[in-house]
Amino acid sequence: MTRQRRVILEEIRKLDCHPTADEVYEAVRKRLPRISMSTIYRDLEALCDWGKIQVLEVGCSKKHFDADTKDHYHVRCARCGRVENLPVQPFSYLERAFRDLCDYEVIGHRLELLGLCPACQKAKEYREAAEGIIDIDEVSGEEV
Amino acid sequence: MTRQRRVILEEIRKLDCHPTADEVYEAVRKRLPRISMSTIYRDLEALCDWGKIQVLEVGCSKKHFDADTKDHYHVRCARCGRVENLPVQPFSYLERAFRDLCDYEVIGHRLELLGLCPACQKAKEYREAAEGIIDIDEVSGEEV
DNA sequence: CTAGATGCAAATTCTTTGCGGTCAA
DNA sequence: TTGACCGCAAAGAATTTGCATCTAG
Repeated sequence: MTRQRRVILEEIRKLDCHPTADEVYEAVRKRLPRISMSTIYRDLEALCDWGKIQVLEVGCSKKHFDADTKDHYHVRCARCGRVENLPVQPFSYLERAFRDLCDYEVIGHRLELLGLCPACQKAKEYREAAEGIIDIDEVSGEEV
Repeated sequence: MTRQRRVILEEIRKLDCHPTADEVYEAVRKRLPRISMSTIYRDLEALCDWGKIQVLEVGCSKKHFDADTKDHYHVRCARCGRVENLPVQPFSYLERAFRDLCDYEVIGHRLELLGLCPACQKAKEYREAAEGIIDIDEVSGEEV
């Protein structure tokens, strides 16, 4: 456990928002200004191997990292990409239910809710209100 | 609907295995040898926009494409990455269940089973048998 | 002292974009 | 005829790798 790995782990725990590799980089860089992106990636992988963190492959673009290694579900905001935990135990019956419905040997499952976080709900309400009086193209700058 | 789009759609339907962009490319190239990767990507996007196909963001690396646009679940092989359909209607109660458990406005969910496809189950059995007589490193050339 | 970790730069992989030429309505 | 589409090449974004150097044990 080197200095950079310790700092990386601490920052992921502190951020608690399921950061991506570059969000970790930005946070760690404040404490270790000379750290490089490759160290971030290599250490994130090492921390995964040691079971200190886990990777979330939400959506398909960037990987998110989670200091909570217990099995749990997530909600993802469809607009800003924010990821948060859902406070329930995973439903193991889902795996049992599918065991007889396919010829795969089922070894796990992943459930992800998709939604709008509170901030983006507000933004949406604002946009809908604005569309009533302004031309839509004027305000629909953001993508979903 | 141009020639290349028609061929792309036909090949995705024919493949029926949730191909990735480059698998589509390889298949289409047999019929349209001069087609380019950018056309593949652009036409895949257009076909999505028109609701002719849908994208699956399984795991986190490549996108897979599916000619079946009805909402449905998938199993993914943890070893070879193969993706197949699961023959059930999505469980809408999952979204209702989580509505009160988080402050997100829930707009959808994604459930993905993880397992070993029949071919990889066989490979695994073979490997386990082999490990009894050969040094593990000799046979564990494949990655999960 | 030495194996393993780091920083830097360059390479990979997947996907997107700019642009001049082409095709179908 | 003309706007949408195509192929090619180059650009981007995320991640990985090669290598010389450094550092913790």
